Amino acid sequence: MAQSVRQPQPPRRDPLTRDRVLRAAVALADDGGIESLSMRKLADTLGVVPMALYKHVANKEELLDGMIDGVIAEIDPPIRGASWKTTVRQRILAARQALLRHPWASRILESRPNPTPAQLDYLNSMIGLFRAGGFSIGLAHHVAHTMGSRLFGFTQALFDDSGSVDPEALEQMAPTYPYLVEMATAASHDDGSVVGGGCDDQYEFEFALDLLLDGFERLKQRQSRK
Amino acid sequence: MAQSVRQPQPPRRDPLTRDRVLRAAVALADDGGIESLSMRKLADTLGVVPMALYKHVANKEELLDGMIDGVIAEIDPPIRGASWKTTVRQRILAARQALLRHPWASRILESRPNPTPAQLDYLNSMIGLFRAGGFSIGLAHHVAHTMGSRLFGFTQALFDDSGSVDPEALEQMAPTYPYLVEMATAASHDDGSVVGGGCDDQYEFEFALDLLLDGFERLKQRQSRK
DNA sequence: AGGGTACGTGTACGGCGTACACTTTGTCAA
DNA sequence: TTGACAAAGTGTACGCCGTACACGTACCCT
Repeated sequence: MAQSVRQPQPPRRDPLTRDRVLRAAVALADDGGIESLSMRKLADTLGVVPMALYKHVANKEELLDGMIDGVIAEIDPPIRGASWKTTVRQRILAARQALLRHPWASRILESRPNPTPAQLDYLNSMIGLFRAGGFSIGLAHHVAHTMGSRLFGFTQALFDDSGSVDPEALEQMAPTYPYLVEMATAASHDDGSVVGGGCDDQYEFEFALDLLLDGFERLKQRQSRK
Repeated sequence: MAQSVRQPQPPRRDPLTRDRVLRAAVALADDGGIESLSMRKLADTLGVVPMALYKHVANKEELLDGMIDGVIAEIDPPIRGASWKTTVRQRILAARQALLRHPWASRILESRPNPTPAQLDYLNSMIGLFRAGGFSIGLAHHVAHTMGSRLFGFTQALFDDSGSVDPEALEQMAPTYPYLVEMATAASHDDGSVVGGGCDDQYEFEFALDLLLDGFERLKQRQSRK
């Protein structure tokens, strides 16, 4: 009798796996923001006691690394048979899409002390694209640095919230930040009628991307010429 | 008698001020990293009980904003009478120096949800430089975005630790990350003899900066021509 | 039958940010 | 001189966090 009872019992919910844990963590961070991701809440959503997680990830740091790797895995692989420029362009835009889907990801990414294999893979393949496109090692190196550097440091937030600029607030700011206000109003007028709207981030990103890619191309030509 | 005793008593250490708090916080973060900055430790170093801090800053968030503003205040003001390109170049390099002095700053900066007045000032004056240099509003806008965008997202860490690359480890990585290894070894050979050393970050940064500035200049010329 | 292994649990600890009520100190008017 | 008031610092306490460690429980293989 005891033998006939095989599966029934308490349905014994399917066991945790590292993958289930990572997925749940990403989902939790996606809605609610990264600061609402704690081991305890994560365990809750998985219907499990906090310490159970530690059978699948070493600690929270490793959890974060795993989440990042998941995001990187979402980046489409390079297309084949196109020019270096097209391929790099597509790759970068794909990476951007992945990071936009998980707004917490870039911040975590930048706070991680050492890169995971997935990150190394991505960078390696990116450099491979340039090498295959005819860039010298040295130039590929410069180019990689250029793509990784941000000149301002603190700018993004300003453009992020451009979706809703209160014209009244703008007027109040005008004496103190004339250029910012000028820019904000100009951007609003550009894209149609509504004062909200702000500027098109995707367009701006591609603008920057193309400016750099063109710069790279010029450098490459100079390189082969000499 | 009781009257004659004015200052002596317990020397009554000079009182906390918002400024002293911020300074101590920056110092604590500078050596020890940002993660070792807690309200409690900060209070300790000031010889005070944790809650005393809250008489001078509203909460930890505001403390961080205040620290950031301190860093921004360290950025040299724009030089006068030079071309837009020279001025912008100097300003950006000055900002970089300030951020390098406080390695925690860029991460905090990027995690802050809304910009402080000091940040707005900085950005406003930067855009002013472009406007004064003859850039149209629209172009200044594009340029600002370009300077604020980072194409890779996750690259910096790779170059940071380039100070000490173990050649043996490099050899081991070669099959998996051929391009990275190729680049690392090439960079090491470049700058003299030692395999350590890695690449010159300052040089790479200026390379990227100049590439962009040249790109901006070309855009500006095209703008005036049409 | 029994022992090993993988998985989940329970309890506990030290650290964190900070609310709230308090004492202490310095200032100034009466 | 006094006494009221504000500003500065204190003490206690709460709820959150990550996670060490010892323990149960379910399954597999001999």
